[in-house]
Amino acid sequence: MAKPVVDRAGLLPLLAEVFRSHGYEGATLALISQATGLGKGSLYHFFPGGKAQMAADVLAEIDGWFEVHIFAPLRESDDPARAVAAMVGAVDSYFRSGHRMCLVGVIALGASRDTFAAQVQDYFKRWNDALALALRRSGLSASAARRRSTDALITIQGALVLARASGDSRMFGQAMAEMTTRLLAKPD
Amino acid sequence: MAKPVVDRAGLLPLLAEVFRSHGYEGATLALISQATGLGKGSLYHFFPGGKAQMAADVLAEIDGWFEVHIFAPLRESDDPARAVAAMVGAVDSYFRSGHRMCLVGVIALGASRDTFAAQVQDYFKRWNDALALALRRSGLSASAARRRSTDALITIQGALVLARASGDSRMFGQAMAEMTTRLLAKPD
DNA sequence: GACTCGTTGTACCGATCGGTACAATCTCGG
DNA sequence: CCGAGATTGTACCGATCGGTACAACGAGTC
Repeated sequence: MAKPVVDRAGLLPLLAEVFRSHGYEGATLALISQATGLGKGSLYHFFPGGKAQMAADVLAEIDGWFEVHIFAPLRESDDPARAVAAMVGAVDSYFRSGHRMCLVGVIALGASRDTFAAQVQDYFKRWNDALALALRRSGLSASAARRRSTDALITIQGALVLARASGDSRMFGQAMAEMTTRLLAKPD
Repeated sequence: MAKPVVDRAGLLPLLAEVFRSHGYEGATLALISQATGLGKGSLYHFFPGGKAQMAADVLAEIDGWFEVHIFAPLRESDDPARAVAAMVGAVDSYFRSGHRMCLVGVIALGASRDTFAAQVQDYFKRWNDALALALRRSGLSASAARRRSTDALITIQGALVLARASGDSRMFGQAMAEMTTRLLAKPD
């Protein structure tokens, strides 16, 4: 059992970056091979399902990361304000203050959206549910919590799109700050 | 000079839909040929620059539409509140209440983003400038106007992404309503 | 009816796509 | 040091990619 440079788990982040910056269609096996330093033989050894499995596994890993670092804390925290602040911090750090794209969003907009629709939908639903739960615990009504929670997810995705499109990542931080204010404002 | 079914101008909307729903990479010439009913011969007759020119021309046409129906009214209206309301109405109608994707955003996230970066950047900048100008005229400071304007564009793009990803276009209308409230709120 | 010129379909091009086959290589338990 | 099984690179597959060449077709003009 050799672990020359990377094992299967260490492969996923590399794949993720390729998909992030080229999209599912744009991420050719040649590109993936180059980014990982692995030939097709190795790639198909680790991912017998080919490109689709690579993307699915990457999405699953991302989902797992968010579950541990964002969803679960939101659900379990007994201090909603702190949980929200922690989420914003984690999000800003994960997306490198707007320089990094959201792979789930990229996939959702790409041509391959149907293939991964279930995973994408689940990701956003669990995030929305977890955040809404935290907001409810902070005293908001169910509907207000849901409204603010959805607004937050919209802001995050939109800020990533606009930051990328405008080539100006500063607006991401600004948007995160305003979003936090809105999330933690008194019930209206 | 025969105009069998469509002329060059009538072609652009058809192309736009193909790019919208498949992305730039996913929009193969076979798909385009099928959607337009035109063979490659005709396609390359109208667009000697090939796929890249098709996309660039489509982006230009979209830009033109927004210039006439959204940017110019924002700049020229003497009633900012009405102008903003008109913008929201036009946006909701253009994006079919969240069912239709924003091609500029799709391009911005795709692998071909660099090819069209200038057009994409210009589109959002002109929109942002026009909206900020309208908001300034309604009494907001320059910085507050810019902040709200950027927030609005972020909300529109984010709502489109999330509506598509969640398969729930209702949240688009909801987001537009909240965005309008925020845009027209008293200076804070 | 010949000429022109815009328009069209089709055959074809080399390159590259995702994927498969397989033999060579490596690592480790025994 | 030797087999077993994991891991690797490379050659190759048919399909499809974007793009080109070109001959045929169409409708007007004279």
